[in-house]
Amino acid sequence: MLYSKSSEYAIQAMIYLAENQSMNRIMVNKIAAEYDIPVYFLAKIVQTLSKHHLIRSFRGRNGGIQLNKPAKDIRIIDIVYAIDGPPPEVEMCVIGLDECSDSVACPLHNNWKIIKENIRVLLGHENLAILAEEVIKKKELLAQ
Amino acid sequence: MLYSKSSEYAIQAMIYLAENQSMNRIMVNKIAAEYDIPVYFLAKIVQTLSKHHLIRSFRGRNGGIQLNKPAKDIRIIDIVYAIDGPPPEVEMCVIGLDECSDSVACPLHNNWKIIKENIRVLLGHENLAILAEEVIKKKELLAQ
DNA sequence: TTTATATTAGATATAAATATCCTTAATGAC
DNA sequence: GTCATTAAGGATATTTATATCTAATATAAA
Repeated sequence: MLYSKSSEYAIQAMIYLAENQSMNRIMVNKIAAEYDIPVYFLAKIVQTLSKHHLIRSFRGRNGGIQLNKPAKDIRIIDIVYAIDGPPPEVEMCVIGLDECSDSVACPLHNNWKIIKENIRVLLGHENLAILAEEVIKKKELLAQ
Repeated sequence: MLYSKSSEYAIQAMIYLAENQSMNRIMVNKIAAEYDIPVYFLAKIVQTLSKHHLIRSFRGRNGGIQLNKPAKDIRIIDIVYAIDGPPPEVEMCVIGLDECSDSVACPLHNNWKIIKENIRVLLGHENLAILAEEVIKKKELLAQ
């Protein structure tokens, strides 16, 4: 809904990295097993994340991946744009009409614009440090 | 983003019907040409709309389709649910975690819940009568 | 230097959404 | 009744996203 399944996998992997920053390299294998993501598929996604400099990867024995910058400097939206690509320059009309713009708006245009802005803020506001922390808290709560 | 391409086509067709209620039957062909929708594809979509009693269809000469109830009683959300199916009983976690619920929420859960509610309201609030009216106004504005 | 182990990269497979084709059935006009 | 016309329905094609497989490359440890 908000993003593709690939992006969802990417977010999961990135949160996992943020959660486990104490170990400096983590194997793609491990993450895939942890979240039940198809390994080879995650491997591809990880390559893309690496190309976008969101993570660094190391081959060979003791290899693995790690965040390429502090968790607090990585936002969900960065991950989504890296995987799904950035949003189109010219937003499509929600009901598919030609010539829909701010000045000549379709009936849903302005409402939808607000919602899109909300989504953008939501995804742009949360950073991996906060997310990881909250996920850890949540897991502790469930473990009780 | 909000709904599938099929749903978008369906919405376009339904708005067209609402705009042109004076003529009582309209050919699928005509709508497809108007909105540049693949004819055969729209034909399938129209069948689904018919099964969900949103429109009525008539075969043979002078055949075509028409709204099955007053435009003001048809909401965008009705169309989307008819085509894409209703939303899942149990909402998936946005970041794909297990055991994400209102009581044990993931970091994005509550924010996303609000946005989803906004979308639901947006799509549930607007009815075809209002939409058609506004589209007509918009077209007049563009025609000047 | 050899070996085991990770990621990388390219090719291929599967599934789902979108699109097309063709035949059948219904219906009004003649 | 015949014919033209319009939607219905079944089969197939294409595209995109998701998933899998295999070989190559890099690297640390033995």
